[in-house]
Amino acid sequence: MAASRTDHTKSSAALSPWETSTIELFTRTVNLIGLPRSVGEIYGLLFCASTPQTFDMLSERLGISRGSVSQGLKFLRQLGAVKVQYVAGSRKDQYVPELSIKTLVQGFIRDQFTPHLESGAERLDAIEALIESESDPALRAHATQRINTLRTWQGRVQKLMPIMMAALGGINFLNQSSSSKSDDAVI
Amino acid sequence: MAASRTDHTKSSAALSPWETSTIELFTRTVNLIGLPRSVGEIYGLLFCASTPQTFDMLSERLGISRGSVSQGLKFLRQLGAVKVQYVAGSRKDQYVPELSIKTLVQGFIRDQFTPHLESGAERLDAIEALIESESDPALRAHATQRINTLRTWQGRVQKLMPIMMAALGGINFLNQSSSSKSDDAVI
DNA sequence: CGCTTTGTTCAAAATAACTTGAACAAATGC
DNA sequence: GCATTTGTTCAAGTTATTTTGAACAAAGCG
Repeated sequence: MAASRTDHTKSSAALSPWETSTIELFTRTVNLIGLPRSVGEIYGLLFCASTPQTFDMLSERLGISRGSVSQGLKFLRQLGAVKVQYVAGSRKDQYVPELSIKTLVQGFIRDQFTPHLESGAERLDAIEALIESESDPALRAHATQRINTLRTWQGRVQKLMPIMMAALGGINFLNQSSSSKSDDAVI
Repeated sequence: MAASRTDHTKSSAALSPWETSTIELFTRTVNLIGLPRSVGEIYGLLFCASTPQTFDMLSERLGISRGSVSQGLKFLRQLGAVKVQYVAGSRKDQYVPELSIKTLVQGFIRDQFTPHLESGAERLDAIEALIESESDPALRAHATQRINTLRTWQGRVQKLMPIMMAALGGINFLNQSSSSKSDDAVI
């Protein structure tokens, strides 16, 4: 027996066309920043939904395994990209998306970049120590210069972070009005 | 016959410890931004080297195939991360690294992000068209609101780019002196 | 020209990343 | 407590990406 087009057979409301397209936009975007497709699908569906969604809905409507939903939600919660709504009547958790791009980017940078920046600083120290054992003075000088370049880069990137946050936070460096029509994204 | 420690058997000068560590730092970094290991190795070796390197040197010193070197260099040239030096006496091309982080980031954004931002704008238009065919007015209003949120995000990210470039370019928003000791990175 | 050197392309092999699903834990209701 | 519902973990399977190397083009040299 073939499933009907809008498949009501399991209370797993099918995705409407705009939802499908929007979710695809999200899967492309998260792929671009090195995240798995399933994370984009989950966030995308929550982003589209007009009501909080449960674990089951995500798995069924997206057609992905419970394992993927669990891991994807764990990641997104950690990032601060989805929030859990504890609902009185229900035992199931309900999930809603974070809509502030500032919060999203901040979480991403905090979890995915900052740790690498920090370990990078340690690695630079370790490399500097290795340079000491270079016998040729000219090569040693060159190596030191290169490590200094890396330190400069590191400093620049670190200074970049607060600037990005400020810019995303809606501070208008270039004083043009921001959002046009009705949109529900908070800063 | 075992190769001697510093392997002079093929003019493929072995990597010194600091070079090995620095190259590893680069492979980790490029991996973080979704680029293949070989690209990090190639750029890393050029970054460390005190003289321009040839195609062969890259393949031999890194121990990777000529195919990988060709593809990696193609990518890095495209980005503007390595430059070719046409040398008088030699038929071989010689490669040197771009040391300005501003140029590096700019090339990366230009090639890897901007195209997606642009196609994203088109996709939003297509989604907006799909929303028209939603029959329920309440759902249609909700969907429109969400697409407006996406447009706001898109605008914010687009405004971010020039700000990042300015910040990387050494403009001191927070007026602290930038590089400490001798380093050869130009803006 | 023909030969050699230099670099590119691309299909197949190797590797890395993601997803699945079954076994497991945690918590609620009866 | 016991059964049921809800969610997590992780080894194995699947898919996607990267690397390899052999065949191919391009260009300088004699």
